[in-house]
Amino acid sequence: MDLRKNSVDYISERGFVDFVPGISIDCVVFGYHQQRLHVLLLRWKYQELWSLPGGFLGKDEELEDAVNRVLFERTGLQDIFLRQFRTFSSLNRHRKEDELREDTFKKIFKSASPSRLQEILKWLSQRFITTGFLAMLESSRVNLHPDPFSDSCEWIPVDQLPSLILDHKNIIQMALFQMRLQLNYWPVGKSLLPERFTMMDLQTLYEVILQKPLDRGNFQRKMRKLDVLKRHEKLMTGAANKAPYLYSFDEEVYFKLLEEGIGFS
Amino acid sequence: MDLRKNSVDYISERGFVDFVPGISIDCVVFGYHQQRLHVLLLRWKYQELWSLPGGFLGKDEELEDAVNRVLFERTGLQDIFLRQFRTFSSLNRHRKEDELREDTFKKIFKSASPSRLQEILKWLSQRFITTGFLAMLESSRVNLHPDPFSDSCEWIPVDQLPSLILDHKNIIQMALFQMRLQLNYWPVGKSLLPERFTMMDLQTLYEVILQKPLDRGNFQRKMRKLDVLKRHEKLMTGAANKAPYLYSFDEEVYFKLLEEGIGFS
DNA sequence: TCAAAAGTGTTTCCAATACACCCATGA
DNA sequence: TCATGGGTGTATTGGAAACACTTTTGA
Repeated sequence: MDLRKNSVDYISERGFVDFVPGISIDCVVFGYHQQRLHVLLLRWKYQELWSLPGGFLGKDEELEDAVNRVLFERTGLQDIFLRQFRTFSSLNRHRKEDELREDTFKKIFKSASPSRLQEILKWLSQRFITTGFLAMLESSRVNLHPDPFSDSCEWIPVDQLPSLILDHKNIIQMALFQMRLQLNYWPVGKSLLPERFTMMDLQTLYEVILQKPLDRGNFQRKMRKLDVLKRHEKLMTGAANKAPYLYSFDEEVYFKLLEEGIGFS
Repeated sequence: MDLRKNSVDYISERGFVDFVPGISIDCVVFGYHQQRLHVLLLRWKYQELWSLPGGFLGKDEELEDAVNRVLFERTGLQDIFLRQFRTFSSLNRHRKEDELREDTFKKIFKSASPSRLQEILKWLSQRFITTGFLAMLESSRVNLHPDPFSDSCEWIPVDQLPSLILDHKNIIQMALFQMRLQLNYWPVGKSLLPERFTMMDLQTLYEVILQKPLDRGNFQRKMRKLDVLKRHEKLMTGAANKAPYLYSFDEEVYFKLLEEGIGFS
């Protein structure tokens, strides 16, 4: 689908004719830095509200295409490893009066004709069934771009979520749950860490996701026995202690292992 | 939602005004008997085609409500343990010319007016996004009833699937995959076996699902150590061998265990 | 008394865990 | 040489797996 069809100008002129009514997608994109798990959120224009990156389903698209399009718009990345985790259809998930204000949309689509504006408002207030997708990205690879409704796109720590529209907070909770459940079948290390990393980096990542401490020695032995890590030169940190090795993943082995599941309980 | 709204007469008269366009649900219901895994399928009227029990989403329903409604219509059961496992949005999943014939629908809705019939045909040929749900039922508890499009509702062995409409074969494959993945968090024993069963019954069930043999002694010890089975009287089969005990689940313990996952690799 | 299947016991192996020990690094 | 954190070694435990032994049943 033509990316332009999702711009303010295009929608102001043509409305949402290119999209399937009633169906949307939302992306829960996790990132990891400063030893914390973050989620990608968009800040609304004109209101102190946030939402997940998401969008509508193009008439010529499948859900996965729509997600790839949206994530490409937000991050500049393609071929992101992602998986749908649940479809949300709650009857009371649509927009509430006290939440997103009509005049916010009026300001955003200020160039639209009055009748077009009515159509846009009607579209945005209809009932949507949304499918949630889960992705993980190493945040340094990402160039963030807000969408037509937002004025910024930021990484927010998952334990410091701001006010979110609709049921987006719930969607994030479900995504977290799924991530922990699917941890053994997901390339978390490859997705969330930079190309080269120390064993401690990998361990704290797992600790953050699992929310429990792991034994250092055992973690190291387990990882090394999987035969999935390539060891490189040492990282001289300047600290007064032994320098850790840098590692990277042997991708081929990694993805083969993931089919069986890399186990942590 | 009023169950009557899904009948031939009602639809012939009023069409699909009570349903959300473009959205449907499909149920993959597994059953277990004669030491084989079965799936519940509907045989189409006037054509040698089968499909999964499914339906459309009522305007006043959530997806889960729609599934419960459909399954109640087909089986007479309520409060079935079920879970959504995936939403399907493929662009080429909608009806193909060489598959379901228009005259089949004409025969089914023979009492509809010409204009109503056109509307029905248009509805049925639109693009649908469908969400697949997974359920398991002990087949002896079930009273089967076909839907408006079908003339029978039957248990079919999963390894002998007939010609299925759309992408329903694919949906079943995905459900099977999910079932194996979620096995440890799902009350398979409780759902698929009768109230009382022998240890061998339980073991072969697991073997059928996992598609691999398990050691008899180890299986027995493992199950008993979980402390989830109540042992009852022996079952006298009349065969010239030791009579097996009958067991039943301690439901409270069972569902508590499932939260953590009952483990088989 | 025999065959067949159920129930229980035994042994081995390996992974998970806990923790101890040595090593490298820069102050 | 000392504190600090990285890497490796070791002992223990418990479950998984393989398989042997005993018990029950009806012919």
